[in-house]
Amino acid sequence: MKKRPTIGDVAELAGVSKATVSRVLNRPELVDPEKRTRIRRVMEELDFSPNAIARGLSVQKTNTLGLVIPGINDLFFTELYRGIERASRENGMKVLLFDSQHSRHRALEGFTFLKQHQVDGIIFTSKLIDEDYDPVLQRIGIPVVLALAETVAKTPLPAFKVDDVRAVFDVVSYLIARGHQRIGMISGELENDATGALRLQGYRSGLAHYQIPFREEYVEAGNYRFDGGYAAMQRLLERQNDNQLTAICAASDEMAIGAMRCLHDHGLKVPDDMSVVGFDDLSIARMVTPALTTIAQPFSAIGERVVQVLLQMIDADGTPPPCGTYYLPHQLVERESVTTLHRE
Amino acid sequence: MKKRPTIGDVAELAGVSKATVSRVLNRPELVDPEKRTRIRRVMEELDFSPNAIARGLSVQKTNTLGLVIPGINDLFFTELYRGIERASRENGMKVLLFDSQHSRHRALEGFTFLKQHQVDGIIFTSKLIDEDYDPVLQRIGIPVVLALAETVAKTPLPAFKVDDVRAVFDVVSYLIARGHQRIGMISGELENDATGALRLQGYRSGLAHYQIPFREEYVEAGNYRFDGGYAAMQRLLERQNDNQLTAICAASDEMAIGAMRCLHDHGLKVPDDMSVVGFDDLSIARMVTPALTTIAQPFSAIGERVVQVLLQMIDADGTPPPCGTYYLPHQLVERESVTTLHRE
DNA sequence: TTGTAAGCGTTATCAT
DNA sequence: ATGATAACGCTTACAA
Repeated sequence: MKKRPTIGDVAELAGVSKATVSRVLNRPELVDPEKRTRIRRVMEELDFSPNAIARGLSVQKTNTLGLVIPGINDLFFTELYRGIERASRENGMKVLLFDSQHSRHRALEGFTFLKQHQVDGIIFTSKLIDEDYDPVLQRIGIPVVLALAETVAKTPLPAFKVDDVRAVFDVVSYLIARGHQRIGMISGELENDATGALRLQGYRSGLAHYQIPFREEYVEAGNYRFDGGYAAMQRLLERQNDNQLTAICAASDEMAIGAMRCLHDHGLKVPDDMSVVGFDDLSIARMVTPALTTIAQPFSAIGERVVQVLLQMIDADGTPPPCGTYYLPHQLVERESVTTLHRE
Repeated sequence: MKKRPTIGDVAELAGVSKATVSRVLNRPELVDPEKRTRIRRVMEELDFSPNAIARGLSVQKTNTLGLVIPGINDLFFTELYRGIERASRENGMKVLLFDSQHSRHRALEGFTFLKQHQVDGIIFTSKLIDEDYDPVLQRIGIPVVLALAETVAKTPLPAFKVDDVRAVFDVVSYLIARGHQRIGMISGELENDATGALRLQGYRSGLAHYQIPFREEYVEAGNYRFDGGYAAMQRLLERQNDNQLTAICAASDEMAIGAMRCLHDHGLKVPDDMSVVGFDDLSIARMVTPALTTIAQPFSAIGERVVQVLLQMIDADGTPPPCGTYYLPHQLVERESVTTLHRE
């Protein structure tokens, strides 16, 4: 495997200087048309392609955004990625992915990794961003923005997400409007999960708003995955006696679907015997039967906003970053998993 | 935002040369223990982290693998990615992602992109790899291996995948063993889809093996997605008269699930009125009800093999690459979407 | 064990 | 419009 041609080889063969070759790459209009085409022909001939690494070193800019995600297998991630990827591409940016595998430690490593790779900005997604991240966040020296998360750490950061509290509040309202009173919740995990806490809070405030007492035995936690939802539903069911639940809201689509499966295995029909609503509106929400009524997160929009702002931060000299949490509108999408109850 | 410290800054502050600092980074054992810790302390203090770009330029190696995929939203991709990411990490490699968005043109761009970024090797996934790719493949000068695909182009390449023909053959056998005779197929697209063609061929050869005549009206094509499966099933159903199908095999899980939904909408029960089997064994296969019987592809294993071989090719001087198609074992996983028919 | 200096492939500054 | 030449931050002979 022979060495790859460099700008120098092209220059030599074309009988010009490296500078000129570099110019046809970056500012073609500055070079004599005739010479320009000649040089281009030589490039073709040599199958030359510029070394992005070397360029990065020279210009001190990689045109790359780093993305730290909790896990590539979380279905919602691919939805988010689309928006990010598109917006990045439209702005001439690449994106470098780092999967933290739901580990705080790995996430920290991710920052180091991305920093070493000189990314111009970082998009960070995580269930909980707390003081543990402050040291890195302070020292990183690279703009960071949060997607689908907000920070409880000291370091202020721009964050783009849905209003989780409000979203679940809306779900509860919706359910109540359809005659439900005994509404359960399958929440996120109880610890290290800011998002989960918010959604649970939305549930409580929804109930409170309609003067329905909160009952501990109506909520169970899960890990956002199918099995977690299944298990949580199982526990909920086992605890039932005369006071049957008529509806469940889950903190994720996957858990909602797990819950539906659990109900099915107990001979219960959704939505006739139990209504279920999810959270996310992943592609699978419409694939299951009954199709899942759920809260849609504007993943694409979030992705786009996030890179927009990051780009601004990157070439903002001095102007302070727009820290704070920005809520993008969620939407309840009605499908088939909720029934309206007749007053008895 | 102040400039980031370099190896030079560390050297100066520690009162040593850049070379020594570099050594503690790469060959710590070569430097005096005392000096070593002193230098490390300075690094801490300065919050120094080495510039991977510069290093890459210098050593002419980026320790990065490029991955070209058809679409990030294809669920099977995340499964494949896991294997690749893990194997890469274990071997000290990073992976750079490029989404071709199902476009041949974009895929070609991807090669250029990855080449410019000096990746050490490329993993390529695509439904069809034909002569159009030959020019780039020939000139690229970087080891390339195929995952979940094989080539019909001139350029020989190592490829790792399941034996698609055999896999669908096995499905048909399985169905026949359960008393099915009128078996339909929802295949991949008819053009630009080598994988789809193979699976269809598996269907035909399965039928042939059991002396069941192939009937054109029993097969419909789809785009591998839910909607495609739904539409294909719809067409199949509309064409039915007295000769009812009793089973369907689909070229993907998503299409199988789409088909199931279509059947449901027509008041048909799976598996009682119609058996359905998928292909892939994505996580959603077990989330739907009835859970989908399907062919499991060993995504992780494929991912691992692929990087293994790529790594070998990367530091093989002279030894020719192990071109050819390697089949990894698939497996039929039985769930709930197939019934066994009683002889009438 | 350590330092000097050349080199990696670009871009950028400054002449010309 | 073009060419020298010095960065960019790191590694690596080679010398000491």
